[in-house]
Amino acid sequence: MARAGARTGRSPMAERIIASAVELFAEQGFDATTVQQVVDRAQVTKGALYHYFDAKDDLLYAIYQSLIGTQNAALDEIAALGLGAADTVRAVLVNVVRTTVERLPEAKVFFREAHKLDAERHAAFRADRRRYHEGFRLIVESGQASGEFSRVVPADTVVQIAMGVVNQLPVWYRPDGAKSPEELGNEIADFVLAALRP
Amino acid sequence: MARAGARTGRSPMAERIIASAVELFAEQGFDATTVQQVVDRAQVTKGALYHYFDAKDDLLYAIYQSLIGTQNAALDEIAALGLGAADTVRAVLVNVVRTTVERLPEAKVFFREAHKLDAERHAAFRADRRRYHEGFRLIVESGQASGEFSRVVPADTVVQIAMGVVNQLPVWYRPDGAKSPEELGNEIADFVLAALRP
DNA sequence: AACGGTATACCGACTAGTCGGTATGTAGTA
DNA sequence: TACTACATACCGACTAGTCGGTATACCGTT
Repeated sequence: MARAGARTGRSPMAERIIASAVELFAEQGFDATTVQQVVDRAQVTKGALYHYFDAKDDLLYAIYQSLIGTQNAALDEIAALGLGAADTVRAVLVNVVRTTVERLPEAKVFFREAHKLDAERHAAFRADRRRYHEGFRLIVESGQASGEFSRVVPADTVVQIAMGVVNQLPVWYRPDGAKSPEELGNEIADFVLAALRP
Repeated sequence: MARAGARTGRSPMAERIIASAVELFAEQGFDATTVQQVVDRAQVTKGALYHYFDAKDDLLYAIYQSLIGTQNAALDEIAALGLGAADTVRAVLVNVVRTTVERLPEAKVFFREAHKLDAERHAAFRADRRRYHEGFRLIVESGQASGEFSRVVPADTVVQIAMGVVNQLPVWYRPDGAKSPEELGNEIADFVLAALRP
């Protein structure tokens, strides 16, 4: 298990190590990246890395935690605003697109290497993802229950579709492209809300 | 370059090797799978593998080729039917969901390990993907031009959303789940067409 | 039919190199 | 002295790919 790496408040040294790990994992993949490359880029030594982390896998888990934690917290905040279903859906989509784009390398590592976590951590990963999914589903479902949304497809499918685009963003989104994250998030929201109009 | 592996008509031995490679890459990932594991599962020897393939990478490319080739051909066939835009979109979505689910391990390997192809092959991969994307986009756009579809979002975004779900299927779809591929494909089509109704 | 020549298909022991992780040392601080 | 925070040298395990060799199929010639 990670020592300092598992805590929320990380030392600057640990942060530097994680930052270079994120870059390298995103560029080359987890397995193809050597521990030596990580420490070289961070300009530290192997001793330092193994002082803060117990294994290479810990780096992966640390990366995952920071992203999903942020997104789940944001979902809770938006849900707590008490907006109508449509405004909530839009706010959620714009937010998740923005946070994903802001942290594109983390997101890339995520959806590509999550299955390499050991059983326990992979379960934690899926639980957190499921939590997000479920939170989003409840928003859609409440809109359908109130009649604000149509029932053209089950709420579950709506979420799979919406999360599908978002999860694919690391594959095709280019920060130097024409669309800002907000524009893209709003377009996705336009589309989803158009499908859900009664 | 692959010798027999690059041709369309593959020997039974080469097929067996590819089949076990697909399974193992889907389970463990490309880097984490050893050549020895592949030959053990296929019940052949290393000599046999390196007789048919020049490198481990060739296995990845062979896997990729067979799936994308099938899907691009199917897209062309459907487009050639001359159906209306809505029926074409539905046919495409049902088809792509079905072929993806039918070959879930290949699809899983695909979206996870594509970036590990060398530059030349990765370019070929992207060109084929782009071809599919573009074919789909033209269908949507022609529907928008004729007024059959709304312009709620650009055709490009519609395709990104639709392909997003499909590409994520290997992550969450369970063949033993409640929904058949056809049901799911139709649901996705329902959603997309609902969003595009004028 | 018998034979020599040659290409293809396959075998599996071997190696050179790599990688995650560890053992040990040391400098600063309390 | 005891402890933290690193640095450095090193180890054992493992892997992609190779290479010398064998078995079998095919083919023109006599």
